[in-house]
Amino acid sequence: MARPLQFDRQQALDAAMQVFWLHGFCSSSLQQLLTAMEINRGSLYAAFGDKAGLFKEVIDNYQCTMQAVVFELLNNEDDPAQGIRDVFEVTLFCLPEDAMALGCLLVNTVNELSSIDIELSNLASAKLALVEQAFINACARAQAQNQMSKAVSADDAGKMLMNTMIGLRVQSRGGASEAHLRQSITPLLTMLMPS
Amino acid sequence: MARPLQFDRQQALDAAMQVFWLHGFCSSSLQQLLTAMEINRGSLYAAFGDKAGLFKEVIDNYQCTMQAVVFELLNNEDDPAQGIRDVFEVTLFCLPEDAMALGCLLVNTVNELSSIDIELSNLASAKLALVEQAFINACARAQAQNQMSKAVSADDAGKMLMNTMIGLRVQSRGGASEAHLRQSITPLLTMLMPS
DNA sequence: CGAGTTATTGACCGACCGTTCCAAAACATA
DNA sequence: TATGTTTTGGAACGGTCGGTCAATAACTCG
Repeated sequence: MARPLQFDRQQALDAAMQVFWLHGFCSSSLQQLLTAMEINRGSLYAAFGDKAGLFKEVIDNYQCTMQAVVFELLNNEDDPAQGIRDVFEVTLFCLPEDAMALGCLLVNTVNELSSIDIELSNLASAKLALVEQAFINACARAQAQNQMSKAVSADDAGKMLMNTMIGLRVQSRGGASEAHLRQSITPLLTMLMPS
Repeated sequence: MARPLQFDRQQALDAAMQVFWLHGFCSSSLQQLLTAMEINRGSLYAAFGDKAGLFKEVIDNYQCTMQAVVFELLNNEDDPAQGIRDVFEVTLFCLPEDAMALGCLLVNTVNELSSIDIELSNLASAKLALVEQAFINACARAQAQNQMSKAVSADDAGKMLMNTMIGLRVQSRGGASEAHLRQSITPLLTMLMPS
């Protein structure tokens, strides 16, 4: 018994994500967001509270769309080592694509906001921690199936892979070529999991 | 035959560096910079042109002070493998220190400005490339002295170490503990250079 | 001491920031 | 069709942004 929303919430979130992903939180102005989302000020504040509120939903949305792919690959039960390789391979393969050269939204957020907005920064950190845990679990399974050297604990190996992935995404945002990035990671994967 | 500068340029640059390091370029306001540098607007614009000009000098200053340590360690001729280990060790050791938990100013800059100010971003990228080359050179020397596995080319090994270092600095800015970071890198170093 | 030159100081500028607010519009229900 | 409720659209808010400018102060040199 009231006027219904005139815009698609998911579509608006996707548009906002693109803007935040490109410019970061602070450097994305409301004007840019409103233009991209094709709504106006009143609607945004009614629907999302404020700029930070919108950003939180964007982060959640990022997890549901982008990160979900990573989790699925890393949870490969039959061939955990291949799952790990796939995550890196997909990242490199998708590099020429539109948004992939923008780095990881979560990594970018931690970097930008760790000294500015602890709440938002921690929100992103928490999501990243889930990825690290997924890496560790995948390593444990790979070791159990004798696919991965046991010279290193699964915990260490997982953290090492996570650290490598972070470096990868940062360098991709910096404009590094696929070939360059491949050099940065292939040796590690082959040392850890001789195929 | 004119009024001399009333402030120490180097001291002012150091102060500005702290501000930029903490908040990033965009989120460092002129007011914050002026307060930290203990000068006023006119003096800043007379001495550095504008905010971007100041930032460029800060980047140069960063290279001369912070990066110089890295270069010196990596150029260890007698024991190149130890030089590589030292770079990581020093980074971890200095973590509790004031500024080290802020990540690497150059990495932060590339991340923040790659989609906002290409000139400043490229400036930082260029300086980072020098570090990567220093890593590669150190790897070549380590291999020549049979300190490092030759299963991986010096080029690949150097890029891998650089990627790992970038991840390390990003995670340190995100608040990761020294123990956590040590887990992320020690395995790689021991695999590459069994001591 | 006086003239010339440069640094300092702080008021001031227009533009843009995120946010608020309210009248008008669009729907569901009665 | 009339009423109640929520969204929409956009004007307006105070604050802050980076940058400019002219008057003043501090110095050197003749």
